[in-house]
Amino acid sequence: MPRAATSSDVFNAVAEPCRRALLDCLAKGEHPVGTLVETTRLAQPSVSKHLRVLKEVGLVATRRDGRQRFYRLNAEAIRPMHDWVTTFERYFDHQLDRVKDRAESRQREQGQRPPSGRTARDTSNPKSGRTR
Amino acid sequence: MPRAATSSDVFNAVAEPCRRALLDCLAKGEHPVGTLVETTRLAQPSVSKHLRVLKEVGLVATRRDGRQRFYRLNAEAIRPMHDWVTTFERYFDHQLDRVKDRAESRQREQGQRPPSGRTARDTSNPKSGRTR
DNA sequence: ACTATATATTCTGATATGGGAATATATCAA
DNA sequence: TTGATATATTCCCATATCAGAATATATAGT
Repeated sequence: MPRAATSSDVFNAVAEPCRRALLDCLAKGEHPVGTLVETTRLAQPSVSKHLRVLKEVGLVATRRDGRQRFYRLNAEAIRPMHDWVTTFERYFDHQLDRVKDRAESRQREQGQRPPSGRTARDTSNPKSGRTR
Repeated sequence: MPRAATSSDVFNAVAEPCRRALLDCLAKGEHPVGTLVETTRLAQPSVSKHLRVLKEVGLVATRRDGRQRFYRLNAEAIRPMHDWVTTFERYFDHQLDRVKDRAESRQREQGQRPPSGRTARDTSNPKSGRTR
């Protein structure tokens, strides 16, 4: 028995790069298929097929308008994967601080970057580099 | 061209439930293959093969001791996936607070769970891994 | 050297996958 | 209706994937 069907498991659905690309596009907002075809530069049938998979696992939802079909992200469906992945955060280097920072800065709703005075702090110590 | 080889892409390597199970085991510490076979109840060759994939994508590392081979998690390799997934956090319901909480509580380094006051919230994922 | 243990590799077969091409469906416009 | 546009579906094929069985390799103990 091969791995869980790509069309029933979020991990699998997302394992395909094209589908991640599609989700990335949709993260920016709702889009009709045509737009997605353009931005991803994939063949239209390909896009439709990938979107179908994404829809089957609940990662996207659709709305119809005339002959266009708008797709939008349903982020909730990513949560199982998110939960699993974050389980490992504790093993990342210095990840704790960064996770917190990320959350906070986002909560600050796009804060203004502090003046030039920016000494060390933690903007990646020149040494570590590791920030990626 | 099918999706990126399972043995070269973290997303793919992790798309397989058995491999997630193995990673879950290894998150608890280093283990020889035998132990993993027991806990996962998978056939030994299967385990070896899955471990190989995990090793190829850098998710695990090994150490040899006598005839045993110990595997350990290399969480850093999950980071690409982690980064991608967390990109979507902003679209989760009320996720912002929870992300921050998670980070903070962890920073408290396994603190004592706060008093009963703790409503709902972290009930998050009794199910997390184990999609298997 | 011989045997047992721990793990890895190879082979096979059933099944899934994704791309491309062709075609189908739905909707709008004239 | 007819035609054009937007999207979905079907078919075929090359390839990848996984499980299972058999076998290989390495190491330890005697």
